[in-house]
Amino acid sequence: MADTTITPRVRFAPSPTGYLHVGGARTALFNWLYARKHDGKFLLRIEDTDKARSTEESTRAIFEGLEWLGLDWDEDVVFQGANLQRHQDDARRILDEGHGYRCFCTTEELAAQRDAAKARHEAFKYDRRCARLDAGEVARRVADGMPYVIRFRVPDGTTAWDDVVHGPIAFPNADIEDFVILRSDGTPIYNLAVVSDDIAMRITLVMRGDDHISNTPKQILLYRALGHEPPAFGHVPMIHGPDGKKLSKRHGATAVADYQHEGILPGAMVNFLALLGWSPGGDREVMTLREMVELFSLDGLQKKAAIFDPKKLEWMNGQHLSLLTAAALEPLVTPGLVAAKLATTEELSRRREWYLGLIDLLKVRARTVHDIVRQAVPYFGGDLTYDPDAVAKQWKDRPAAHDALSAARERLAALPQWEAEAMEAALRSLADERGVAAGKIFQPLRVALTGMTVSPGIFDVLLAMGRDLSLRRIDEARQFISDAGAS
RNA sequence: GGCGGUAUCGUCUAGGGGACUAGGACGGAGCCCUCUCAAGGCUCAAACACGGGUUCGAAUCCCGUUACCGCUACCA
Repeated sequence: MADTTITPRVRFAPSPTGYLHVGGARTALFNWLYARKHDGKFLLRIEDTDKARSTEESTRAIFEGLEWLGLDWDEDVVFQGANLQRHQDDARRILDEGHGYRCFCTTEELAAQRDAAKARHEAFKYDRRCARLDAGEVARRVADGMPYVIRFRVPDGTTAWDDVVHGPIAFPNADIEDFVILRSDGTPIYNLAVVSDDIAMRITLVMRGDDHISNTPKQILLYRALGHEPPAFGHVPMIHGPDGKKLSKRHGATAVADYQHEGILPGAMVNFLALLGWSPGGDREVMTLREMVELFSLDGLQKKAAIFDPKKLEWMNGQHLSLLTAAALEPLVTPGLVAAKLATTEELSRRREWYLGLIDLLKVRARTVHDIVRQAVPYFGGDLTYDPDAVAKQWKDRPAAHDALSAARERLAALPQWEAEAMEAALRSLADERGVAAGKIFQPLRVALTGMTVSPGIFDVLLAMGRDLSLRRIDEARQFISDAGAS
């Protein structure tokens, strides 16, 4: 069956030399969105030609990062290193067809020339001396076993393309040096490997970071030399740190896994990243991956680098947190609870209804999954640590606090039903009788129950905690206050 | 240095010649709600880098300047 429409094929091609960086993740995301939006293919290629720096662990981290973000890829993963033969064949073809030549200059000679040019404040460009060697001399040197690289012979003219994000970009070929395509050890240089693989993978649009703009004319030249029409190119802006420089380790967390461990939701991460360099237009901000696919368009891509703002990420996470149901959050919260030894998975599933209710109660004031775990501590039976500031503020007058707690406990314990309306009536009338604001009762009680000055509404806390634990917490608090007074 | 790219509130952005008194969001300040904190609602402060054109009219188009970023390897 003949298919007359061209299926868009894009790829994400990281080198496995670290972890999945947020910048890489965003590039992957844009490619993925484009592929999903246009019923195309999103391919993954691991650029492991630099064997010294590539690791398997890093490859795994890339897979895991993409999976966590929800970015699935089509077809088998391509490992660039597996295509060595084709890369060499392509280099050979370029050489044979006169688009390249052997260069016998050593790294040291080149470095010396570069330094000299720099000392003269001149731009260094390879002077093509080996391109001028006659055939006999080349043959002699090859026969002598002299090592050589293959350089691409850059033709005269101008190399230009219509970038899908920047519009027309042109480079005078005179500014492009005869770059190396094959090392003296026979392995390919990045630009050759990329072009060879992109041709083989039938990539229709190369969407990558801005930092590749100056590689693009070289790659276009290579496509032509290899007898292929170049694909479309789109260069998305970089992500910068707060200092306006390329985001790097010194800016703090840059691996997507770091954010995963900080309790950031994948949906929030992906949403936040998408908005760094892309906008659906208008005021739309909080979106699911699905919605982004719907809304995605190359037109919405920004040209300007964006600064990574962790504050907004947190806010975004809070938005996604409140979007998710307790049931959806459960698998994310449970490991944290278990790790904190607050409960076992079994216990949680036994009290699932209560547990889900607790998540609903806490998620609204949480910005990360970890916040939920932290806030959940008092609701399980373990020991409570009282926040020193809370103690200082709400139990400052120890006798008064002790007394308020005792009175509150008495009223609460006397309740026939452990039910919000009755608790509120009981505690408010206690405050009335004492001629104090309700807060004078609620606040010390909040510290007794949760150890903190902030929590959900006090009756929600009492309810979630249950009668036994609530009363126990009050007793523990009274004991703590007495002990503090005695010492 | 050379080449390339970019320029709207502190940050992410909307805007595509008249709808701009430049909109939204984060962050900030304040108010409301209220038992605390969030959430939510409301209000405020906050930007078209600069200079020239083009045009009746420019944040929007053109040129220059400046600033910033990237590349400038037998790294990717």
